[in-house]
Parts: sequence; structure tokens; C-alpha cells
Amino acid sequence: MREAAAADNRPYHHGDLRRALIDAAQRLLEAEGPTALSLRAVAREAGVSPAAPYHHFKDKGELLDAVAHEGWDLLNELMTEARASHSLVRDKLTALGVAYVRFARDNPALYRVMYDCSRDKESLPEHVHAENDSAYCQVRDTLVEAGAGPMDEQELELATTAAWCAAHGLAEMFAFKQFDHLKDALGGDDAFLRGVFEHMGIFGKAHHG
Amino acid sequence: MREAAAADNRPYHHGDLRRALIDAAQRLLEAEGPTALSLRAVAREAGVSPAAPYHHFKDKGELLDAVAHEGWDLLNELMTEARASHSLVRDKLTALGVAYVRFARDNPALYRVMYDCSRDKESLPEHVHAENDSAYCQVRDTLVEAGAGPMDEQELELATTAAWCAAHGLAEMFAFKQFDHLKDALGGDDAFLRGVFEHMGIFGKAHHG
DNA sequence: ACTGAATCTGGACGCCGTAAAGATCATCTT
DNA sequence: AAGATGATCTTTACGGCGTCCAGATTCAGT
Repeated sequence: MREAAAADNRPYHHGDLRRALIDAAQRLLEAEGPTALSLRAVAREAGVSPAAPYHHFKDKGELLDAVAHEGWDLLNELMTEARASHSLVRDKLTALGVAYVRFARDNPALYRVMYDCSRDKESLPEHVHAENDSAYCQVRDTLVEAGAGPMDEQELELATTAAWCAAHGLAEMFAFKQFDHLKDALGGDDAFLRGVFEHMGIFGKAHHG
Repeated sequence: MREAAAADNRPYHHGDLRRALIDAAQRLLEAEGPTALSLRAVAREAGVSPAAPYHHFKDKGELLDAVAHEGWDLLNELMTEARASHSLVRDKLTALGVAYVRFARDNPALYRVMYDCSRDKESLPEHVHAENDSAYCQVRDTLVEAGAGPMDEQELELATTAAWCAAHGLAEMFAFKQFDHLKDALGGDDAFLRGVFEHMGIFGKAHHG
């Protein structure tokens, strides 16, 4: 009397509680924001006791790490798409920036968790800087393509960091109504986004004229 | 038998508890970081009961707001100094950026509180954008001085926002060890800071050569 | 000096993260 | 097939948190 590991009827003790907890956390994050994301609430949402998560995560931080990890993966995917959908190198770089900020705008709570987790450990997750297709490497590689001539390795890292900083700064500013009048005047979020990027040296030279 | 409102002997019920609470919060913030900053801990540090703060602040958020406000004031001062200590407009702009990021680096916990408070209200405190000598206005005015010819009002706001985003992004990145090897290679925090700024169009044209 | 309002304390409530001990159930051994 | 083993989940509990309320204390205006 136990029909497979379906969604309806719990197969094992719970099935795959680890997965269910991460999903519940993501659901709560979208619905209630980062402040409402307590371990107990996640357990409640997943339908288990408050102590159950401790069999799958060392503590609350490790659950958030898992959520953040999936956030970075999603961001990497979006940036890969953005980069692939343009042929001109200069368009690629801007597309990367736009994809980055758009992700932050569309998933503000998740974006916040991604950086908050890193803050405690004082370093971004390894796979953000890892070998291939990581967000950082995509920016760097695109900068190489766009670069006029061979670049100093150090100079390249500086430029990548600069682009990252610029995108992150813009992503954070999106949370503040302070800039709404600018967005409206320019005709929406995306126009505002491109407008700011145009003023940042890394993303296509500025001075609009 | 009550000798004035000295520091030693509590004059009134406490003296100026509001002031004492803000000071205690700042002290705890520096010593233990933002996560340790509970309302109870602040009350403890100030030597009063856990409920005492509620006669001076609506809730915990309002206390943090007060701390954040003083943080912005300090930042404004530092930027005013930085701007005044350079005569060339281009140096002024870079000096503003350096002062901003240096403030964030030297007071990471306070810097975090300043933005976290704003996040909940979805807008920065008014006096950041206010008439004179606010951080935002100083950047904007310096951009006007540096700008080639008269600038569109909208364009000016975009440029100011771009500079702000860039500085904020860089300020946040300082928390991550990820960039330590770059800092070391360049010979310290300040060199790293200037290196990144050089790659941001707003702060002096990039391309180092 | 008396009254009213402001300020502080003590205790309580419901939340939180986390730990320990006991119950339940799949799997492995024989 | 039966029982041992270990993973998974629940119950209970502890201390800390933000916040409210009822009482005590002290200031300020009359």
C-alpha cells in the first residue's frame, strides 16, 4: 500500500525532504520576502517538524546556501543565453549586464540571499569564479573578445571586476523608489537600465552623442 | 543631591537615553557586527531594561534608522572634505569615489545598516538626495563642473546614478576575499580601488595607456 | 506640595534557531 | 522470513529575540 515516490503520497519518511525544503524556501522567498524566511516557516511550508531540516542541513545558513547556489546557477544560465543571442561583441557585453540586472530586478529576494550568504563567508561561492561559463568568466571572456589588443592579465581582472561592480551597484539601486521618476521619464525599467549602462565606461563608451 | 547631568551619575531617569542608545548601538555595531545588533543587546549595553528603548523609538527599525542617519551624515562630511581638498575637477570626482568606498571599507557594518534600513522603506533617506552638500548632490554638482558643455538634466541624473552605482558596487565587493589577490598584486586596498575606478567611464576615461 | 505626564522596570507572549531523546521505517544481514 | 541497523522524523525543551502591558519611579508645572 505505497504507490511509488509520487508527489501525492509520501513514499519514504518524506521522500526527498532536502529538495522539498529548498523548494519551500524559494516559494516563501518569492511570496513573503527574505525577512520572513525562517527555518521553522520553511519546515512548516514543507509540512514537517521544526527539527526535521537538521537531518539535511547543518543549520539555517546551509539551507540558504543551497538556495543561493541554485540562484547563481540560474543567473549563469541567463547570462549564457544573453551572450549567445548576440553576435557583435559589444552587444554581448551590454546584454550580459542587462541580463544580470534584470535577474536581480525580477528576483530581488533571491538576489539578496545570494549575496548575504557570501557576506558571512566573506567570499562568493567558488563556482561563480570557476573555470567555464561561470558568471565572472563570461564577463571576462567577453571583455577579452571586445578588448583592443592583448590585455595585461591584471588589467583584465580589474576590468572584469569593474564591470561586475557596476552591474551589482545598479542591481541594488533598483530596489529604491528614489529612481522611479528617472525610470518613468525614460519609459520604463529597461530604458533606465541601458541609460545608466551607457554612462559606464565598460559597457560601450558613454557620452551618447 | 544630584550634581548636574554628568556622565558618572545619572541625572534624570537616565539622562539622555536616546543618545545613549544610539551610541551603544554604534559601539556594538563596530565590535560585534550587524548580526549581533539586537535591541535587547543595545539596551543591555546602555544599562537599561529591554523595554526602555520603546519610550524613545517606535521599534527596532527606528533605532537603526537613527544610527543609519548619523552614518549618512558622516559620509557626507567625508565627501565634502574630499571634494574640497582637490582643485582639479577631475581629481574631485575620483576623490569623491575614493572617499565613498573608503568609508564603506572602514565602517562595513555601519554601511550595511545604512542600506538595509533603506531597503525596507524602498527609498534612501531624503537628506541623501537633499538640496545642498548631500552625497548625491555633491556627485552631481561635480559632474556638472566636469561635464563638457551643458548637459541634459536627465542625462545628468543618469550620469550621477551611474557613478553612485559604480561606487556602491565597488564598496560591496570589498567584503569578499575573492579580490584579495588583486589587491595584493596592486599593492593594497587603495591601489585596487583606483585601478577599478580607472575602468569606470565616469571616473576618468579608462584605458590607462 | 500635589497632580499629571514622562520615563523606566518586571513579567509575559509568541516567535526564532538549535539540541537531545525517543519513535518510525527502509534496508541489510543472516 | 526475522531481526538488527541506521537513517529519518517528531516531541520536547532551552535560551534569545521583538514587543506589549501593568506597575513603579521621577520629573515638571501648578
